[in-house]
Amino acid sequence: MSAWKEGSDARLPLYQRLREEIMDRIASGEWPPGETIPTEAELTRRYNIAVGTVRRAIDTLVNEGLLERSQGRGTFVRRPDFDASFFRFFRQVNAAGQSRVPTSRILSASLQTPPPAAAKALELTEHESCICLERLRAMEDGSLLAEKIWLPASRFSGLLEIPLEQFDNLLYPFYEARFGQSIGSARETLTIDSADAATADMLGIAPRDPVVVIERTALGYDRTPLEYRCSMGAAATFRYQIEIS
Amino acid sequence: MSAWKEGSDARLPLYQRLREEIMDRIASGEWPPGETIPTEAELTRRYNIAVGTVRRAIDTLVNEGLLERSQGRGTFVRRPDFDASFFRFFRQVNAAGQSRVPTSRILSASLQTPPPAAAKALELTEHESCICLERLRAMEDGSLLAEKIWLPASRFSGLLEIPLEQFDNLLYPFYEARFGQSIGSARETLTIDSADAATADMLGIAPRDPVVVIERTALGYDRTPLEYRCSMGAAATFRYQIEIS
DNA sequence: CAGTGGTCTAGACCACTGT
DNA sequence: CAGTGGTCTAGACCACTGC
Repeated sequence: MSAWKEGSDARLPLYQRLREEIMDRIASGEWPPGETIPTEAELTRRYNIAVGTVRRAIDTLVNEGLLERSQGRGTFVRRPDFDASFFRFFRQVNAAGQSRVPTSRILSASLQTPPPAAAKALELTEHESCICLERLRAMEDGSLLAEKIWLPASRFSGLLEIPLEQFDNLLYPFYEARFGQSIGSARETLTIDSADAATADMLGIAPRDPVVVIERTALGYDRTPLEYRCSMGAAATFRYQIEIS
Repeated sequence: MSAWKEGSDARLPLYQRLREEIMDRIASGEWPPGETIPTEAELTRRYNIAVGTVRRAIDTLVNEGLLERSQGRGTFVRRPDFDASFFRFFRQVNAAGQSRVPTSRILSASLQTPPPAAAKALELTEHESCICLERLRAMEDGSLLAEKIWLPASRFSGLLEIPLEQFDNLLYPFYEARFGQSIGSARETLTIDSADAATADMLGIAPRDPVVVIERTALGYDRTPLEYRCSMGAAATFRYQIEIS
């Protein structure tokens, strides 16, 4: 009768087991981002548990940002938004106060042996190759962000055949549409460095000026690393805020 | 029969109204940080609502970090922990991997007319005076943090009579014990600047070296601003990490 | 109007904590 | 052991969405 998967540990509370189930379904792509998951009533029937328990499981996932409820419409698999990202804090706001997607231009795309940092982030051996993109983004206020992006070649085969002009401004929807690779979460690390000559030239600042270095590892819903990127911007235009409680 | 306060809007869901009630009690100091709030059963009786509703109200506050549950012991008013604080990301870890409280020394304490930034953060007019502390903190690795701290004089009267050596290493417990001012939350803003001569001298770096500037406004449980501080540290030893989802 | 999530109740039983 | 929070059920009614 039970629809539970194998791995489900019967000692765990029901709502946690259901939470795992839902996460597995999302990770496997069975319930893709942007779509609804089954209704509460349906889950109640399928797993033969009470509504309250189903609600509890969904509550936790909504809290974690994996799901989104909409009364009368259903419960949706959420796409992560990168509003919390450091990128937001290089002024990406125009005079009207609207946040706009920065324009970006891919400078190059090539097949490479992964450099150590990328190999580690993407969990690649030295024998597995990766794709490296170089990109320049222009913010609203004219400040620039110089990026290098590494992707595991095995999951993005065919990317090098796409002309550089056909890359979308936003890469994550592009990954999803073209390669079926959905980004579910990411980890960013921020450090301060001083610009070398090449970077300074790209960013339009003086050599040795301080730059903010953002390293990001982006993961799929199943926690597989799908992208590693390293972005640099002038430190002068940087401002970041957190709440503590 | 009802124990509801005046402001309670009867159109709101019960669990939200109870949530407000609990927040008010904490803000007023009736239920102080570190202590338990009444049991679920007691709240059930007092407000004449079902346990599930009480649990729901407490759930949201636990999620927001205001309360902390401990099975068999009770539900406690949480003190904010500053694990997310930018300060933590100057290496404050010793060889054993343990995080230690940095030593600190108060350099001066004086009564001032608040400078504009402090006046704004503390919501003071130019006619209200504030106390200014200057402090130097030493991190585990030997790097330094130069701080200026502003407090509204009205809430910290008598502070200037305390000898500088008697200030505790951690100021927030000190505020609580000596002045009954509990910090409930804080907001920090990080920017990058270059060190002027005086700051460079204090931090032991070269003038014009990049520094990380952390501005913090700390609030009471009732959201009243209680402290504004501005701290500077060498950018080279700074490293910050966030998760996005 | 049917179907969805949102609120609320009432009560059972379990698991942990302190005495 | 009594008292606390933790899990789970079963079902009522409301409010919103889309057809």
